[in-house]
Amino acid sequence: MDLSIQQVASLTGTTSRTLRHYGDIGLLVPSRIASNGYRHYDQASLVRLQRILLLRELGLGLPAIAAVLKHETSPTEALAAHVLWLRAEQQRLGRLIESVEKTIAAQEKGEEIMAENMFDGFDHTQYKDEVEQRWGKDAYARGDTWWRGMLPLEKQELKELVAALNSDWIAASTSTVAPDSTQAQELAQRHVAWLASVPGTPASKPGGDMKGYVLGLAQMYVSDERFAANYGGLAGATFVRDVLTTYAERDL
Amino acid sequence: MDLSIQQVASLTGTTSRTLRHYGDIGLLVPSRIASNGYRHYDQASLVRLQRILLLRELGLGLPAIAAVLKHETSPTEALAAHVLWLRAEQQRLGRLIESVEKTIAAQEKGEEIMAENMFDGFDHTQYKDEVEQRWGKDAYARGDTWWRGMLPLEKQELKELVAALNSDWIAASTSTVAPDSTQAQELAQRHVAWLASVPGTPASKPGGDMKGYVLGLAQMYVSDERFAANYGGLAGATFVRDVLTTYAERDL
DNA sequence: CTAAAGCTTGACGCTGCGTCAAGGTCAAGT
DNA sequence: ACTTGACCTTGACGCAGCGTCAAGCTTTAG
Repeated sequence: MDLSIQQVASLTGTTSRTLRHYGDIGLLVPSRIASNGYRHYDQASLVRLQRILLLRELGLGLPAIAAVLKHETSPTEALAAHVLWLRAEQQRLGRLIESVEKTIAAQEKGEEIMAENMFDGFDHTQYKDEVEQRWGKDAYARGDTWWRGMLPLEKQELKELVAALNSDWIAASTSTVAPDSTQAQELAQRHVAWLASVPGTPASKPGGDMKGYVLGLAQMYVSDERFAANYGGLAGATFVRDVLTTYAERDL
Repeated sequence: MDLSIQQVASLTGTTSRTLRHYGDIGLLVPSRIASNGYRHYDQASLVRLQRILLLRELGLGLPAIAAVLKHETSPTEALAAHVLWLRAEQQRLGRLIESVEKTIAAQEKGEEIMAENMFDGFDHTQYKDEVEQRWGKDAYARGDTWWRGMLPLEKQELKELVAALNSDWIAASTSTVAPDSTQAQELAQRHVAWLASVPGTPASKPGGDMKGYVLGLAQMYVSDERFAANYGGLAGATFVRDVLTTYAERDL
């Protein structure tokens, strides 16, 4: 008829702290509070608690449970909505797992296959002439010393980053993503952020014309087959150019 | 060469608040703090931030990211561990979904099929005689008036609870769960908690012999075929009895 | 009568920032 | 020179759901 907080807790497998919490938020108030402040619960409390715990085990949040108990929501309704939530979460995790595994795989073998020439394609060795011609004589020197000065681990990290970016580009260009879609524009943002992180680009210099730089670069991806090869051929490079120019015009 | 916090934020698609947070926890400290307190970042910061964001998108926690950046963990290692985590979570959600859907289904049709006779089997109508004979003359009267006094919605809720408990019992008894296993004992706990929530049971009365009550009841599940039918036949009832007696002996 | 349980309220901690609040700083326009 | 307005700063609360001390009162068993 009249149970103490501990009795209720051990009977239902929860803790007294939880019961006090439920009391605080009004989810399950004690049926009686003695003059010494002790909480006491009766059968109705236990029945209610049973329902609370049942719903909680199914993953419902306390506010949702409260709504059900207040008859503001039917149990079926609440559970159906909850299932949608759960499914969405599960799918999100699925996509995450896919991404992570792709990243791991790209890291283990892509490191040799793509990274070297991909990154090389950008700031040194074989493109020395272009770099000097387009971005000034000292651009190559700066980029090169920067690259040489990096620790091997840092190099690897950058390669991984570029590899990830690149594979995302290819994935996007071979799917039906529009150049001005949010997804594509986010890729452009990442790409530009990466460019900005490379010393020698105009991004960070006081009056640096990052917009012109990106526009020129985007065009080069298409006209230079060596770059185009990195983005899945001419079609891919064209896609990259369109996305980048859209981004540059709108956000730079 | 020297970017403001906002420039970095918009370049990488995060917010200045995030960057300040990363500074606070030491994940990404500004390369320079001017005399006016303004934070400034350089290329190295951007490179580091790129990696942080890449790993964050894959779902890694900030401490894990910090470990990778400090070279305490290799990226591959961290990602591999993370994938395990993700898989476990995904499976947990899968089990949750299953449970919730089972509950919904049981609620929609089980409500008519099982609940009525299941709950009726316990405290009134057809078992009037037994109840009076075993637990005293007034037990039946109390239980019956209590049950009749409940609102329809409350009745339904209790039925659902009992239905869930019952299906778990059957699931456990038809699998290879040992009577003294944690899983089975938790079922017993729920069962006893439910019993205690029914008025007229000795659980809450000052000197109530809950242990004896449960032991007698457990035996009845086996000897009375009407109860046994609720738990999947004699085999199920035997399992229920064993679990309950184990629980009563140990915890009551 | 004392020690051991059991009870109370109060408050921090955890994850990763979002979101005010209150107030300096700086470049541009009047 | 003065006012906007944009951008910057350091706090500090909020969220979900309790776990986990802490300090102190009450009841019970020995």
